[in-house]
Amino acid sequence: MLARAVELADEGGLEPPSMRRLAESLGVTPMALYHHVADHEALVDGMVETVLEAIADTSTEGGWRPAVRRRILAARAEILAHPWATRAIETRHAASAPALAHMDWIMRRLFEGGLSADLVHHAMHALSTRMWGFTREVFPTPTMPEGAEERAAALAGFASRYPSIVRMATTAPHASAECDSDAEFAFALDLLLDGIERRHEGGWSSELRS
Amino acid sequence: MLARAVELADEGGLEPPSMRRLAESLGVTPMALYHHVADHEALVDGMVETVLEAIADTSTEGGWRPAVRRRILAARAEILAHPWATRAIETRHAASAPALAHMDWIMRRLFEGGLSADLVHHAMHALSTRMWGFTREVFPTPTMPEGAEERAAALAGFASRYPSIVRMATTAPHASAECDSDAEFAFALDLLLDGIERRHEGGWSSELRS
DNA sequence: TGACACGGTATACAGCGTATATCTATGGTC
DNA sequence: GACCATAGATATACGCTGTATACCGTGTCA
Repeated sequence: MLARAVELADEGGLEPPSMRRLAESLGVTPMALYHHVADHEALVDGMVETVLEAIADTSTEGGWRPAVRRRILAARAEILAHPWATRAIETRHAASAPALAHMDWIMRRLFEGGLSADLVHHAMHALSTRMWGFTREVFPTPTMPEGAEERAAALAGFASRYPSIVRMATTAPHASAECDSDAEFAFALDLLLDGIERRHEGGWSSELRS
Repeated sequence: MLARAVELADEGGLEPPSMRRLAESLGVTPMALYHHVADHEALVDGMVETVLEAIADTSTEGGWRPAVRRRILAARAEILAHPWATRAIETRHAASAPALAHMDWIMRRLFEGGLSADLVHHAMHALSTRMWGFTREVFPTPTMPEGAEERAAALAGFASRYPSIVRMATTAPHASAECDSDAEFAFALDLLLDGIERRHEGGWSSELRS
């Protein structure tokens, strides 16, 4: 039943199926589902667990940093395969067993790398959503009109109000094309891992701040 | 009317009011609202804009890095004052004028600091949700039972399954107390700003990767 | 044989967003 | 002053949601 729910959602839906739709797809009355799941929230909980359990195991070779990087990219691959999953994950209220297992896996690598519990703590906070392989683009950059002259006109109006946005959009490499979200994700992830490594090597402690 | 909607939501609600509830609170029929707003989505759009417009102006003194940091913390202060705002922001489909203005403000500081358009582009991606002053804690760490012996028992079971999580929770400074989310936010923010500054000084370019 | 739990059903309720049609009061124009 | 368009409120209704409650048939076990 959870499997069917995941299938249903995967078929293009950005949201988990309603109880009625799932019931119909199972050839069953809506209320029958309540014998298997407490309520709709619990259904979504189960769907998320199903996805998180499928995160591929990754090797621990090469030290904590590449190991954590690989693991997070594996989580990303799994979660992005389900278009509804990121939103569903964001709306969970508590960590489930597979979620805790994933966090524990990462933290274990950090401890094995010799990081202090203090730094592990802050590192996990810093990674927070990114450790699941996604970062919500809160506001996607507005799409430009199709035609060449409409595009120019829109840019002109835009440019006076938001000159720096336009400057970036018109001069950064590839910025006019679709953004490579995998590359952007890796960039930010490496930024964070870099910083964590640097804090670790510098003997960082939250007592000393900075 | 937008003001009333924001008020209503602020009164403890984690979600924007329904059309019916807002109408009732205004002493008016639900359908009357549709003369002022296209639909419920547009209502939430307006509420978000109202909040974003209230982000305090901050000074540009001291170079791009402290300026950006101050600005982001100002956004954080404003947005966290409205418990419903982070979720509402995450569900918007397009950037509104005040959202674009905020992004433009930050990018302007980056350009003034001499960063390449390439790096500005990636930096904005890396900051993505953080530039609004929040980071969703996707899975809050589970709450522990109240009593001392229940707490110990829970920890014991937990420890065998998730040893590294427990290790962190029991040995990191302050980890047993409530996390200081402001400090965690600043930690991650500084990690990112650090990395961006470092890339900038090192003449980073996306062609060269790294 | 009886008890009981499990899984499915039928019905109903309260809430949601909103399409449609209708009424009313206001302000501008001839 | 008469007319009319328009803005804003209304009333009603539709289809959707989650789910409380009550009921029923089937299998297992004492």
